[in-house]
Amino acid sequence: MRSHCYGAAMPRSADHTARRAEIADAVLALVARAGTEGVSLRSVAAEAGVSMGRVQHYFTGKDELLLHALARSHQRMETRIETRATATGGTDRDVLATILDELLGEHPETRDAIRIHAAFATREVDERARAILTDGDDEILALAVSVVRAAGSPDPDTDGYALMMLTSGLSHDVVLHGAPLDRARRTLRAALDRLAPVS
Amino acid sequence: MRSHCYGAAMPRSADHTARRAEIADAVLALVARAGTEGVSLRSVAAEAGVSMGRVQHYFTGKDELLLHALARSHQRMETRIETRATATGGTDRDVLATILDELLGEHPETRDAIRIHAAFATREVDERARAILTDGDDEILALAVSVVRAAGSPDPDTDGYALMMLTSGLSHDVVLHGAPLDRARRTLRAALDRLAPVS
DNA sequence: TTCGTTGCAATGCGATCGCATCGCAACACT
DNA sequence: AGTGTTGCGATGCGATCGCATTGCAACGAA
Repeated sequence: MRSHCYGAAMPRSADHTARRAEIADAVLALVARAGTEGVSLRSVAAEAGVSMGRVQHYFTGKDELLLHALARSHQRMETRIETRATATGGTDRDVLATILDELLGEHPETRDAIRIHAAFATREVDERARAILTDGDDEILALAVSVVRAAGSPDPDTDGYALMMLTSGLSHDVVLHGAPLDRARRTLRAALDRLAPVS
Repeated sequence: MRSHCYGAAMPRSADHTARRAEIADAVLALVARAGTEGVSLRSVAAEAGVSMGRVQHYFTGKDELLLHALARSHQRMETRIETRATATGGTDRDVLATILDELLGEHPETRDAIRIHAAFATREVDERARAILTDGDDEILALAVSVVRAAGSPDPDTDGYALMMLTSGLSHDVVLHGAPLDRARRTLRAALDRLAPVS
């Protein structure tokens, strides 16, 4: 290639990715606060402190806006989990314990992510949204299964799945019903100790 | 009392409760299909096959409409659980097993109820809605705790709570993510066998 | 400088929203 | 029969929705 543009004029450019991120964050703030119903092009623009024209410029429509925001939320949560998991290190069991604990919703951003997750889950079935929502679950499930298997579980698939589902139920209770976090954490720890006792 | 109305004319009367029920059912059908976002006075009227004026006549506003529908859904679910539980009878453990199994969402109406439940849970915090959503949970929790205590659990509160939360997580996975019901049922049964083995 | 493209604010449009209002038929009373 | 109340269909209003259109300032290439 001679150049990245052939004889065309290249006018001023903004950081496309950063702008989209700012707007998406505004969407997430709104969704975390009052579900997806409170999201409109205008409310998003107001929340982000920008004009509605800008929102329209960076997203083709409301659907893409919501989908991008969901993907962003999910990705950030995965990153946060990954970071905490690798930071603490330790055995697979320790890593699993860290991940599940993170999923309980202690961190405010995780709480928001869970709320956002739940809000999207109750919407009309969208293939792409579904894919985003369940992305990464397989890896955690596989880890849980391998941990309980290593701990000598007679039915690792079932027990690993149970750990995940228990965590899911607990996080919903904490985030959506305001259940006490310490009880959830105690409950999760007890289950983990039972299904995969420290050797 | 001479009469139930003093000198006032009593015009034609409709079955107030039944009409409200019909309309509320239309709301529930809509919510189960596409979340609370698809609910409008007009869409409800269309779903119920009645005029919008009628909807307005029986409900003072959208909020009351949604709240009544939620209460109705919740109450029907409680009734269904109660019925199945008393029908099967047996020990407390059997009753608990029946209740939790019912909560997994095999019955279509239960699936809808779970979807409706989830849809409302992600909305703005409303004191009354919150109260309706969590109504009855205490009884089931108390039952679960008593069952695991009778089974000799060292920490009945935690274990009973864990059973409920596991059930909650499983039902969400089944209803909202389309997870296989039989796996969920197997998982729940395994947990129950572990925490409260058949004597 | 000129020109062409992009970034984005502003505005308008048709649809839909929740809700208020009005009007009238149906019926229970006197 | 007359009368008043209720059930409820019909219609209109202002607000808000997603989206399309327009206009222009800013800036890079020629």
